[in-house]
Amino acid sequence: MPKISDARKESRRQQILDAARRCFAREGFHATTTADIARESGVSQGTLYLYFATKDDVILALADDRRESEALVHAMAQSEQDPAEGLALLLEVYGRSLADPARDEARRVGVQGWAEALRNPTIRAGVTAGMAEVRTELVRLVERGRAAGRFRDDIDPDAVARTLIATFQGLTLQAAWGEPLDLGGIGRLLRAMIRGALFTEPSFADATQPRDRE
Amino acid sequence: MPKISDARKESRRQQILDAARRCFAREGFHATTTADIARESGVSQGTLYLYFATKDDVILALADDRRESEALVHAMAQSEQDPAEGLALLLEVYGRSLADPARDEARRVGVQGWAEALRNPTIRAGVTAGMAEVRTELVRLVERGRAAGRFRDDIDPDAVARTLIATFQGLTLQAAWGEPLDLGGIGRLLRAMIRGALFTEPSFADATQPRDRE
Amino acid sequence: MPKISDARKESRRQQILDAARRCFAREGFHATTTADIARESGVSQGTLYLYFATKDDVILALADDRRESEALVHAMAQSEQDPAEGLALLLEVYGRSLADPARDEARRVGVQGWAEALRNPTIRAGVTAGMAEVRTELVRLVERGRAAGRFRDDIDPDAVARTLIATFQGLTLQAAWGEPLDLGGIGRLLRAMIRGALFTEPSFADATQPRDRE
Amino acid sequence: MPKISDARKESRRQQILDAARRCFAREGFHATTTADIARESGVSQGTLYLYFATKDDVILALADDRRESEALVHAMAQSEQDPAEGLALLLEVYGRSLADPARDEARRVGVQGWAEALRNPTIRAGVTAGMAEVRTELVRLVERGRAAGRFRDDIDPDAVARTLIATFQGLTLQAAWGEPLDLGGIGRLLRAMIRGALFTEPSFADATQPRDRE
DNA sequence: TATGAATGAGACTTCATTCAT
DNA sequence: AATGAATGAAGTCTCATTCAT
Repeated sequence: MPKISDARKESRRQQILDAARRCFAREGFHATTTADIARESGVSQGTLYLYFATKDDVILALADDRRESEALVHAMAQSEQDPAEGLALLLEVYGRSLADPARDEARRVGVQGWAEALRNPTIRAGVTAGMAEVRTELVRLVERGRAAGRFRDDIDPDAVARTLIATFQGLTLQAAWGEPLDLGGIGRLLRAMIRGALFTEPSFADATQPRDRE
Repeated sequence: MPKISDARKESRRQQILDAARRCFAREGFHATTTADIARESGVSQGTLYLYFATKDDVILALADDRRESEALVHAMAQSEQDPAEGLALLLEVYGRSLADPARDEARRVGVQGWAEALRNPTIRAGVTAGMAEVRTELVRLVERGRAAGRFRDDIDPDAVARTLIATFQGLTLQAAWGEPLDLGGIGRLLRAMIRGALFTEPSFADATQPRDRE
Repeated sequence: MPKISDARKESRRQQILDAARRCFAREGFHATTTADIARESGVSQGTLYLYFATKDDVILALADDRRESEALVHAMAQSEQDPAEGLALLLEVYGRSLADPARDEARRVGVQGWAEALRNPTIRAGVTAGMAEVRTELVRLVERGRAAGRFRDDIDPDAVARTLIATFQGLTLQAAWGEPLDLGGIGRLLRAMIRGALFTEPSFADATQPRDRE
Repeated sequence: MPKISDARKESRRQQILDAARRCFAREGFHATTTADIARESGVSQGTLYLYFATKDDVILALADDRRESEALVHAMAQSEQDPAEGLALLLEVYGRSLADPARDEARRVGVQGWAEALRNPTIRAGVTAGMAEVRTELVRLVERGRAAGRFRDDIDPDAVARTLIATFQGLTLQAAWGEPLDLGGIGRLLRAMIRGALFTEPSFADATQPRDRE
C-alpha cells in the first residue's frame, strides 16, 4: 500500500508542478493565482494544499531548475581525460538546451526565479547552489587543462567559470525574451574566444567543431 | 509659472522614482505596495497618483534603465576612429558600472525588470529597445573594425554583439545577487577572449590594458 | 455479537470524546479542527464521522457535563432527613470537584459550553437542563428545611437555589482561569453566609465543619 | 484638523465596535465574520481594517468590558466612611446593571470573553485585570469594616471578595442565558447572607434595604 | 495641488465533510 | 468498519485606486 501511495503522491505532485510551470511561464509568479494552478492541474484548490504548504513552496520547487545545471555538470564530468573535449561538450549541451523549444517554459520560469532570488533567501540559496556546482566543475576542468599543458598558465579558472556562466545566463535571458539568436554563429564565436584566450595551441576550433546543428 | 511648475513637477517625479527604486530594490515590484512608495517618498498615496497613472507606470519608468545602455553606446561612439579603442572603452565603462556600489539598487531593479519584461509587453519593449541600441552600435563597431582590417573577416558582428551583451547581463545578474566577482580577472579574460577571436594581430591586450582598477 | 459490537462502539466513542475534550480544553471549540481530534484520538478523520454526525455533535456531547450536576443532585438527595446535612454535603461535593485537578479540562470545556449555549439552542437546552435539575433539587431541599422549621420562613427557596448555583458557576470560572482560590476560606465563608441567612438557629457552622481539606 | 480628525476617527471606531457587539451578541465571536461586522456598521471590509489590525483586535476591544468593573469599583469607593454602605451600593449598582436590558448584548459578549480568555492570553489579561480591580477594592472595603469594628474579625476579606464576584459572574451568566431571575429576592437573600456572615450586629439588612426596585 | 480615508475585488489558505477503496 | 485523499465553500486580510475635502 505505501508503495502505490507514494508513487501516486509523487505523480500528483508532478502534475501540479507541471501545471504551475505553465501558469508561471505565461503570467509570472505573482500574477498567477493558486486558483489558476488548481484549475490548470485539474485539482481543487484544497488539494493543492495537500501537496504544497504554500504558494511559495510551489514557486520554490520550480524556481531552481536542477536539470539544467546537472546536465552541464554531467557534460563536463564526462571527459575526464580531455579538458578541451569537456568545454566542447559543455557548449554543445548548453546550445542544445537553448535551442530546445520544449524548454521554453523552464527558461521563462528560470528568469523569474532569478528575480525572485533577489528577495527570497530560500530561492536564492537554491539558484546560487545550482550555479556554484557548475562553477566548481568548470574551475576543476580549467585547472586540469592547465595541469595538462593544454591551457595557458596565466588563465584564471575562476574568471573563466564566472564569465562562461554569465554568458550562458545572458543568452538564456535573451532566449526567454524570444530574441532571435543565431546559435550557430554564437557557438562558433564562443569557441573562437575560448580557443584564443585559453589554449596554448590553436587546435580547439577545428578539433571541436561539432556537426553543424541549427 | 508653467516653467517653474514643470521643474517642480519633474523634481517631484524624481523624488517618487528614487523612493520607488529603493523600495523595489529591497522588496521587489510585487511585494512593494503603493503605500510603501508613498511613505518612502514622503508624499501621500493620493499625490502618487497625480504623478503616475498606475503602479505599473512607476515600474515602467524604472524597469528600463536607459542610463546604462546610453553610457555603453556613448563609449562606443566616442572612438569613431579606432574600433579596438571602442571595445576597450566599452569594457571599461561597463566594468566601472559593475563595480559601482551606487548602482546596486539599479542592478536589482534591472533584474526584476528582466522578469517583468517576460509578461509585460510595454516593459519588454523598453528593455529590449535599450538592448537593441547597444547591439546596433556594437555591430557597427565590429563592422568598422573589419573594414579597417583590424578584425578578422570571418567574424559575425551580430554574434559578437549578442554574446558580449549576454555576458554583461549575466555579470549584472551575479553582481545583483551579491556574488563576489573578481572584476580585474574577468576583465583580463574578456580582453583576451576578444583579442583571440576578433583581432587579426594580437595587439589588443597590450594596447588596451587599462590602468589597473578593480 | 451485537452486544460486543455495541461495547466496542461505545468505547471507541469514549476514546474520541476524551481526545476531543483534551483538544477543546487546550484550544477551544472553534480553534480545534476535526483533524486535531482525529489525530489526538488516533483514528482517521473518516472514522470520526462514523461515530459523530458533525463536529457540533462532538461539542454537544461534551459541552453539557452531566457528571457534575448529577453529583450535586445526588449529594442533596442523600440526606432526605436533614436539609442542613444536604447543604453541607452539597458544599463538600462541589468543593472537592473544584479542587480536583483531574477536572481541569472538564471545567475549561464547561466554560466554553456556557458561551456556546448562548447561540446554540441544543447546547443551551443541555446546559440549562443540568442547571435546572440542581435548582429543582435545591428548591425542594430548602422547602423541606422550612417545613421542618430548620430554615427561616422568609427565605425564598428559588433565590437560594439561583444564588448558590451562581456562586458555584463563578468559582468554576475562576478556577478554569487558573485563579488561585483559597477553597478552605471560601467554604467557611459560604457556610457562614448560609447559616446566617437561612437557619433559625446558628448550629450550621459547627455541625457541618468538615475535616479540613484543601 | 487633527482635532476633528481624531474625533472622527474615534467615532468611527465606536460605530464599528457597536456593530461588532451586536454581531457578537447574536452569533458569537467565531460565527461572526468580518463581512458581518462591516455590513452591520455600514462600512466596507477594507475600512474595518483601517481601524482594527485584525478581527481579534475587535474581539479584544469588546471582550473586556471595563465599564462594568469601573462602575462597581466606583460604587465601593464612594462610601469611604461606611463599609456597610459600600456593600449596599455595590449590590445596588450590580443589581441595576443586571436588570438593564440595554446591557443584554454586553453581557452576552462578556460571557464569550470569559471563554475566549481561556485560550487568548491578551484577553485573559484584560478580563482578569478587571476582576482584580474589583477584588482589590472589595478586600480593602472589608478590611476597613473589620478595622471599624463593623465586620467580624474572623472574616477572610479575600474569600469575601472572590465569593461575591463569583456570585455576580454566575448571575451574569444566567441573565445572559435569559434565565428568569427574581432580582428582588436574590438581592434580599444576598444582603441577608452578607449580614449574617460579616456583621457584628444585625443592622445591615434594615439599614441598607433599598427602595424596592424591580 | 495635496491629502488620506474609503473602497471592494480578489488573493491565499483552512477545514468540515464525503466517498472510493 | 476504517481509511485518508479530495473537495469547495468560506473566511481573513491586502492593496491599487478613487474622491471629497
